[in-house]
Amino acid sequence: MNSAPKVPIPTLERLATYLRYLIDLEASNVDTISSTEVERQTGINAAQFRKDLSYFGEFGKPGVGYNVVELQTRIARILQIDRDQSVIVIGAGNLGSALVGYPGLGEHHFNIVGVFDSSPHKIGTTIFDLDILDVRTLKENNALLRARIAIIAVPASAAQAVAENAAAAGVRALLNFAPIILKVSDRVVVRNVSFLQELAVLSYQIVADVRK
Amino acid sequence: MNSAPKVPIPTLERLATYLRYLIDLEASNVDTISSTEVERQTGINAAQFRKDLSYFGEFGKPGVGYNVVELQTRIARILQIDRDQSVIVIGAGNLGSALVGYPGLGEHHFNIVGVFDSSPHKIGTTIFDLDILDVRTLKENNALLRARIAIIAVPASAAQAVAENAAAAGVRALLNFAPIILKVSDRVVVRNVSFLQELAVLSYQIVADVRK
DNA sequence: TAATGTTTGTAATATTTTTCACAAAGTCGC
DNA sequence: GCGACTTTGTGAAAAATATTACAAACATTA
Repeated sequence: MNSAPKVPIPTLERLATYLRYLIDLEASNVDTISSTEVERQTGINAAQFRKDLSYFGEFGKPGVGYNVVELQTRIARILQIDRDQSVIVIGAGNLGSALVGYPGLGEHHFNIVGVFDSSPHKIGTTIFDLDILDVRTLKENNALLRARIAIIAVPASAAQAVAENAAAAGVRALLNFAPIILKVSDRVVVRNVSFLQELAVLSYQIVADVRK
Repeated sequence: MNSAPKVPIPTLERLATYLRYLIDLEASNVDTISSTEVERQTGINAAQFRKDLSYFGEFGKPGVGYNVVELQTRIARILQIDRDQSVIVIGAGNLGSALVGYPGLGEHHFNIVGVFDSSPHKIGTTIFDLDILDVRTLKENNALLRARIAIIAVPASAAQAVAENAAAAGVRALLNFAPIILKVSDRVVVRNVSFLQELAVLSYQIVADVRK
């Protein structure tokens, strides 16, 4: 019943990459780009680029290429980051705080509207102009904040409970930094970021080597 | 010319997940686990689990399952995280600092041995007991530190140069947090972590929905 | 406007990754 | 020790993803 013909996750990931790249191109006053040139500059296969876009319609002009600004606008719309999105951060430790202060988020319309923690020492204090709220009041607060995306930056031991509370508070998407597999309802989407996992893969690759 | 029969990256990523999970199991005094039970608890397909392991040999006992401690030990060895690894962090901003203080790293034998920055205000100060060193001295310092893994937590505009310096300083693996595609020699492996990309994918998925 | 060159969008093919399915190995109760 | 279970390891099949290859669209030059 969905009109979109199911887009591969890797395609979505690359779209975000294209968007960043197009923003750079615009800043360099490039107004047209071909898929071949994209490949040359990013290493992403030209046909891959074209196919990724083809899931969403036609964007280029044969013999010419793609208009940088137009493509940028359209990709932003596809990813819904042409408009402001409210995001809450749960966990105001080192990592949570760093994310609240990460300037890239706001630039891409991800507005952090609330920060939550469980520690009495932190609740009531401020980081980057945001009051740290009691995580136990997540539901009440999010009834007002209406964030649909939550970033989970709490210890692994607390993450599952936090995820459930977030879901109950109307959150539809979780970016999880806790090293644990979250079990959530089908209505909630999750993406995990694990530094340890990344380092472990690198650690293996250094030794295994023989790339490409 | 490599003895290992080329292991898929997704397999390596999951190995790190298994390892974390096995550590939890050990803490819960579970000493044997079957692939079916792994699937039940993690959602990762049982055959996937078995096949992932099969790239590295035989680990289980038919009719019984896998010994938790033994499997843990062997996965740690495969990923080279049964021994200490020196890691340097380049960029001592919010994110870099948070990573230096991230307790999980040390627990998994990733020892941060050096932190670098370019800002005169930061150089010479300390975070989490580590002196912040001048990034211009990366090569000299890493001749002593001998880190083969570097975490890049600098702005996008500085990342490419930092990556090249790191490579010249003997670094073999980069965990890149800057939103840019790094161009590096074949001898260096790179993994990228992009919060914006993750959020953008979630942002799309909330709307596109119709999961699974 | 005709000939030449470029680039797109996509069907077909190739490759990679996941899942299925089952023989072989081991356990357990009696 | 034998029959009934359980579980592994892995070929084979399926599904997902990436790449190739090319007709059609458009530009450019003369």
